[in-house]
Amino acid sequence: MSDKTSTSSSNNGTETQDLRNAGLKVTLPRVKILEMLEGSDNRHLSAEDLYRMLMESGEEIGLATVYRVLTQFESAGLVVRHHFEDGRAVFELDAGEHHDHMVCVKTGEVIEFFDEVIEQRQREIAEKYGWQMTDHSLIIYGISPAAQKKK
Amino acid sequence: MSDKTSTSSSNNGTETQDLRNAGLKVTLPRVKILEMLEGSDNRHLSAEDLYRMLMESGEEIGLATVYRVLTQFESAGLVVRHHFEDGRAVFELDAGEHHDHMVCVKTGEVIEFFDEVIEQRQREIAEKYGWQMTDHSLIIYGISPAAQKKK
DNA sequence: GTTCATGCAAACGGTTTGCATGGAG
DNA sequence: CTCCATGCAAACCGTTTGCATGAAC
Repeated sequence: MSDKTSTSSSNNGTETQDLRNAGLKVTLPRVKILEMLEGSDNRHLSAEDLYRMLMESGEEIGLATVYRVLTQFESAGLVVRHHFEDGRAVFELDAGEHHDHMVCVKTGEVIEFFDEVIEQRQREIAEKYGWQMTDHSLIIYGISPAAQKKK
Repeated sequence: MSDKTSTSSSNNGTETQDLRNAGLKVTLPRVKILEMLEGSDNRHLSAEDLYRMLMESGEEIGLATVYRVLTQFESAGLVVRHHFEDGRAVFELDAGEHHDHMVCVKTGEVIEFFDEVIEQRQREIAEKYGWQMTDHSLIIYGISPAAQKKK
């Protein structure tokens, strides 16, 4: 259909554009990290996860850089940072639409959900107490179907 | 009314009993920390908060002990541990009834609320996905009325 | 007296920062 | 050529742990 050059790498420049749009200089670490975030089947990755993935794919990128880049991505709105109970932070691409999380206490598995009733209630509660809501975080902890089977 | 010896300290043994009930040996650090938790007007205290308060009241208790005692209290169900977004953990006496939190992003102020509609919805969501809910955490971040005025 | 709890300091894990080098524009 | 971004190692901060002493029972 198209005569567009198709490189062996799946990366053909969308990341580059995303970075430009975000007002960030296009550098190798930033492109690679964005690729990993977009390419991974696991939407929720920690800095160490990304670092490991980068090492494995043969990149020479320092852990400190991973943290710095993720922080920049967060400020630029490309990525959202979450703190689950285990202490470490995980990052996910900001797809724009808000959602909450359900985290498996056995496997670490994470799924997303959205419930308008809960969203609405939260707004009402903040208002009722005179608070200006800026954000919220709802995490349901439990045992996923997969983990229940394993037991 | 009673001829019970009244010591100058406000502690007249309820903590001692609470500890015994929880199956914990009655030691000075444990009693003191329980006192602080019960006596403070701020229901949500970090380990460092407690440590500082203890130092100020002239106790010789190590920070490590504060952590150890709080962890024991948590296991004993005397206390609940929460992780807010800033990384550090806060502890509050477990009054038994569940509630969620609203945290001020300016002042760190914390208030509690409970909403049955949200509770119910959460149960339904977990069930819908086949998850066995073990716990959940809902935190609304915002600007408290007090903080709004200050600005 | 025996056991468990404590204090201290050192270890820890995730994250941040200072500094000299290197790459993007 | 000028800056900003990077790598490395050291610093950081909240929390945990090993070990010898001390307190509870």
